[in-house]
Amino acid sequence: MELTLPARQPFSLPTVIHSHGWIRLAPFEEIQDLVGFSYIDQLESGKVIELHIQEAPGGVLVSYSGSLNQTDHSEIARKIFWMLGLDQDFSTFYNLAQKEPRLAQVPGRAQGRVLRSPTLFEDVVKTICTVNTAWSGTIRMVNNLVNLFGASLPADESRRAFPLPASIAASDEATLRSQAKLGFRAPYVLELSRKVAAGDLDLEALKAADIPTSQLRQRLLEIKGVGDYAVANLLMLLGHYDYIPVDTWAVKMVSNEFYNGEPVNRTQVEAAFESWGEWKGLAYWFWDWNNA
DNA sequence: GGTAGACCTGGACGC
DNA sequence: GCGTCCAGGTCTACC
Repeated sequence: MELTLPARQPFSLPTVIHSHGWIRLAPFEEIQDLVGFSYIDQLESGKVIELHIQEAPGGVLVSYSGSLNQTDHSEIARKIFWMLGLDQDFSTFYNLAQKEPRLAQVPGRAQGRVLRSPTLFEDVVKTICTVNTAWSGTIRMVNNLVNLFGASLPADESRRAFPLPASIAASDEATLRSQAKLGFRAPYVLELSRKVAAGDLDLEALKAADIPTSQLRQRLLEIKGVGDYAVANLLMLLGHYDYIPVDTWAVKMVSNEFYNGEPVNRTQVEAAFESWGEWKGLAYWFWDWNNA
């Protein structure tokens, strides 16, 4: 089956795919020949399917197989729309970016969208797995979670969807430490999964929450394991760009770019992009650091 | 409010 | 092969 979804222009699927490292985390898989990607998803009906997404005139083409009903098709469309931010409007940011040489490439490359997982739960878990570890560690942790707790694709049982909150919630801290190799993140992911599974935390409602960024930030900071860096990363994924995800890389790059290599702190990193206001996070994210 | 130390793992390095 | 050191954010206790 195929589904064509329109995207607000300008749009570039490769640009979204390479907007950050998410494409390298299971169950995403980049497909070079297709100039697109695949994603294994467990639908609300419980069915596990593989989605293939490639660019099409005016938007994207989504291909998949399986015995699906209209509810399933609608769910797939809704998820892809969210994952790729197909309706996001960056025209205001583009107008500002054109006046800054280090961001002049942004409109032409259709930069702005950041690849998302279908659920905020998945993005929060993955973000926690980026904390205090090398990228190779993040890939390993997410792979372990998918392989241990994800539902299998019927056609290929070695390939799995990202686990549902209930699946992780049914586990225990020792398993998450020893088998998923989450280390000190194990209690954070377990507590999050149990709260979401029990209905005590409705993460998905935050996607559409019409509240100020500061309030949204406060809600996300209540999640154990989510600190200043993680919350800024999650806000970016949610389409709020008022904060910069300051990690060691950001400190290094901003120090070299704006402070002559002098040591800088988080406040100084934020200050370097203060003039970008609500677009601060995007200005930092797509800044052409190599154009020195 | 600010700071120090613990948390955990893998990789780099020296022996 | 083994041991040591270091990088990577967040939490907690303490001042």
